Amino acid sequence: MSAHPDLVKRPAPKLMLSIQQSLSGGSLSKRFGQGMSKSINLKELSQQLNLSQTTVSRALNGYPEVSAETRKRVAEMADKLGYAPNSQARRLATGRAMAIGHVIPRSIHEMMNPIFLEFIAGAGETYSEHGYDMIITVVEDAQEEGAYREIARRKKADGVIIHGPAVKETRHLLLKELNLPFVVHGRIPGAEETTSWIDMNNRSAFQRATDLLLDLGHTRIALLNGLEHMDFAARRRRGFEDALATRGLTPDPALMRRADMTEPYGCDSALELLESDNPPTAFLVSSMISAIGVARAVGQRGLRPGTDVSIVTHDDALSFLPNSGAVPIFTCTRSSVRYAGQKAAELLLKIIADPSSKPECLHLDAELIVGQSTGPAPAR
Amino acid sequence: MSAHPDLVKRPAPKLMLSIQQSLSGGSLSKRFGQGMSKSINLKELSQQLNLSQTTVSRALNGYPEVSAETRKRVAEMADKLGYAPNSQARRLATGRAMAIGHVIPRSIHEMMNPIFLEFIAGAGETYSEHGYDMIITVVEDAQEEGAYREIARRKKADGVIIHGPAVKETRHLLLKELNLPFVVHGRIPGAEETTSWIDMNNRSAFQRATDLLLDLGHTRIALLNGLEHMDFAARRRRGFEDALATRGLTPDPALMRRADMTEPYGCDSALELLESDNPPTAFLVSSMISAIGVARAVGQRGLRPGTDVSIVTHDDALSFLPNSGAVPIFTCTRSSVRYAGQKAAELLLKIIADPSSKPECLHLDAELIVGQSTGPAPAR
DNA sequence: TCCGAAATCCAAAGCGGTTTGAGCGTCCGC
DNA sequence: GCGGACGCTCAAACCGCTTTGGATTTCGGA
Repeated sequence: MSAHPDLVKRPAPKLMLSIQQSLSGGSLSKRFGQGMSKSINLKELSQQLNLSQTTVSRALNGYPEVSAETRKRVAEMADKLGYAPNSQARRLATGRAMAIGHVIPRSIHEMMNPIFLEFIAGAGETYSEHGYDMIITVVEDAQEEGAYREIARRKKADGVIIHGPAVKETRHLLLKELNLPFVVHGRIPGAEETTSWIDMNNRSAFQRATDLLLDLGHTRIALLNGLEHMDFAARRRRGFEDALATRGLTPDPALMRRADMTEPYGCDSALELLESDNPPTAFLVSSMISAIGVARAVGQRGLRPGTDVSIVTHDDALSFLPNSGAVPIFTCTRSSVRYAGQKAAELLLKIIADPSSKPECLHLDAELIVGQSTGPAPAR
Repeated sequence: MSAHPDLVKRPAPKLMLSIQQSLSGGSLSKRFGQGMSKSINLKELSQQLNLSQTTVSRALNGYPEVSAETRKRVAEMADKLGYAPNSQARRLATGRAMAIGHVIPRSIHEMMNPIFLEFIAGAGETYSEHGYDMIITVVEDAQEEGAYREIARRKKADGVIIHGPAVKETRHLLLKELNLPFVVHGRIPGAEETTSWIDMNNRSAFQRATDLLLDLGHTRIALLNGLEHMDFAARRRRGFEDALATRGLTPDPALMRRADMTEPYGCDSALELLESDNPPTAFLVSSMISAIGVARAVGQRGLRPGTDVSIVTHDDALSFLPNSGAVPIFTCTRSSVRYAGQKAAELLLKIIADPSSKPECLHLDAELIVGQSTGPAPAR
C-alpha cells in the first residue's frame, strides 16, 4: 500500500545527509561560479523591501489591503530579483493543487492516441492560461482506479478529466465517491444529467453522413466503426442505423465492423469487403486514420475514391492529418477535438472554482463537409 | 511578472472565506452523507497508533530506526485508514518536486504530434514506476523560455526533457543556467559531450535505407524529409547524401523536400515529383504518416508500390500506425519512440538522483526492415 | 478637537509532511 | 558492575507560503 517498495532500500538518513550536503555544496559553488543567482524566497524578498511577508504576499496576490504605491514597489523588486512563489509551498498553504489530472490507461494510450493528444493540447492551452498544471499519469488498466485514488488521497490534482467513456462506465461513480471534480470527454449513458460533460453529437453526425450517402444512391454502405463498447462508437452506430431505418433499410451485419481505429484496420476491412460477393459502394468510417487505410485499399483494387467507391469519415481535425483545402480529400463530419479539450478544461476549472454549481454540458455539432471522396452510387 | 493579472480582481479575503466555509461545510456533510471517509493525515494516523509522527513517517519511508514490529503495525493501520502522505507537504519538506516537466511549444505540438505522444507514453510509464509525476506545459513558442524559468523558480519539476532539438539549439544553455537537470530527446550539435541525450542513429539509418534502394538499382531517389532546421532531419539528409556520394552520385535538389511530416505533404510532393520530366523511381520518407501520403499518390497515378515505385520510410513504431506483420507494408527503418521515452526518463531520473554524474547518452540503432513497398528499379 | 472608519501593515498560526538532536531502556564486553 | 553501543521513540524545528486577527496610522465629519 505504501508508495514505493524501494524506499526501504534507501540508505540510512545520516549517510544520505552527508551525500546531499556535499552535492549541494558542489552545485552551489558551481552556480555562483556561473554567476547564477540563487532563487529567492518570500522572506528574503520582504527583507529586501523592509516589509512583512504578509504585505508582500498580499501585494503580489492582488489583495486590496495594500496601497498602490507599495504594490508597485513590491512588484518591481520581485521582478528585479526574479521572485516567484514556490509552487509546493503555495499549494500546501492554499490547499489547492492548482493542477488537473489526466489518467491514461494503456487501453487508451494504445488505441486513441492521436485524438487523445490533440485533446490534451487543447486542454493544456486552457490550463496554462489559468495558471494550472497538467499532470498526466500513464498506468496499466488494472491500476486505473488506484491512480484516481492516489490523486484524491495525496491531493495531487483539483480535478480530472475522464477520457473515452465506455457504454458501461464506472469511473464517474468512483470520482464522486472520492469527491474529485471531473468533466467527461464524451458522455456516460445514464449519467447525462448528473455529470458534466462535453461531447460532439455522434449520433446525428453519423446519421447525416449516412443520409448523404443514401441521397447519393448508395444502399450498401459499410460501417467501419471504433470499438463499440465505447460510448461514442455506440452512438455513431445508432446514427447509422437510424438513417437506414428511416429509408426502410435494415443494416447488413456483414457490412459492419468495429475495432481500434488503425490504418491497417481500414485497409484490411475494405479489401475484404470489396472482395465479397455483394460489396458495398460506400464506406462510413469512424476515423481519418482508418479512412486513409480504406483509401489505400480502394487504390489497390484499382478503384477511384469518389467515383467507384464513396468514403465518408469522421474527422477529428488532427493537426498532422489535415483534411482541408477548397475541396477536402475526404468527405467528412468534422469536429475539433482540440477545441473540445479547451472547453472541457474551461468547464472543469469553473466547476473547481464553484463546486456547488450544477452539472453542465456542452454539445458540439459536427459539420458535414463534402469533399472529393463521395459521389453518386455507380450503376450496377 | 506576477502570475495572473486576474488575481487582482479576486474578492476581498473576508468574503472569500465565508464562501469557502459554506462550501466546504456543504461538501463535508455531503461526503459523510455518502459514507465517505475524510482523508486522513499523518498526525491523525500517529494518534491512532499512539506513536509520534516521526516514528510513523520513518516507518512508512523505510528508515532503519524502526522495529520490524512497529513498522508492520504502522503499515497495516495506514492501509486500513487509507493514508497516503499529502504530495504538496512532502514535496515542500523534501525540497523535491517529484515531477518531471515537458514543455511543448506550439511549433512542436502542431507538428510532431504523434511522435511526441508516443514518447510521452513511454516516459510516463517510467515516471509512474518511480513515483514521479509528469507535468506537461503547453505554450506559445515565444513563452517557451519563460515556461522553463517558471519551472525552475517555482520548483515545479526536478528536471525536464528537451524535445525536438534544432540544429541551432539554445535551450540546453538556458537549462544549465537555471541549474535544471535535463535529458535531450535527440542531439544538440556541438553539445554531444556536455549534455545527456538519447537518440537514434538517424544518419546511418538513412544511409542504410538509401543503400538498400541503390542496391535495388534505383538512382533517382526522392527524399521527403522533415524540416531541416531540426537536428534529426539534418542528420537524415546527411545519411542520404553520404550514401549517394559513396556511389559517386550527387543528390538532385529537385528531388529533395522538407516540411512538416503530414499526410498531404507526402501525397502532394509525390504527385508533383511523379509528374515531373525525370521522375524518381523511389522515395525515402521521414515519417510513416507522409509515407502513407506517398502511397496514396502512387495509387492515384495508377502505380503499384514495390513494383513501379519503391518507398522506404522511417517508422517510429507508433501504436496506431502499425507497420508489422510477416511482411510489413512499408520497407522501413524502425526505432521505437516509446522505448526512447522510457529510456530518456530513466536517464533523467538517474541524473536527478546523482547530479554530479557525468553526462551520459544512449544511441539507439534503427533496424532496417524490408517490407512490401520496395523492389528492383523498373527498367526504363 | 475628537472619534470612528478606512487604509496599511504586521506577528504569528497554520498547511502536512520530513529531519534533527536528544532521551531512555537494554544488552554486551571487560 | 560499569561504560558505551544500540535500538527505539519523541518533541520540536523547518520547508515557504497564505491567512488570521489585531495594531497602528490617517483622515473626514461632527
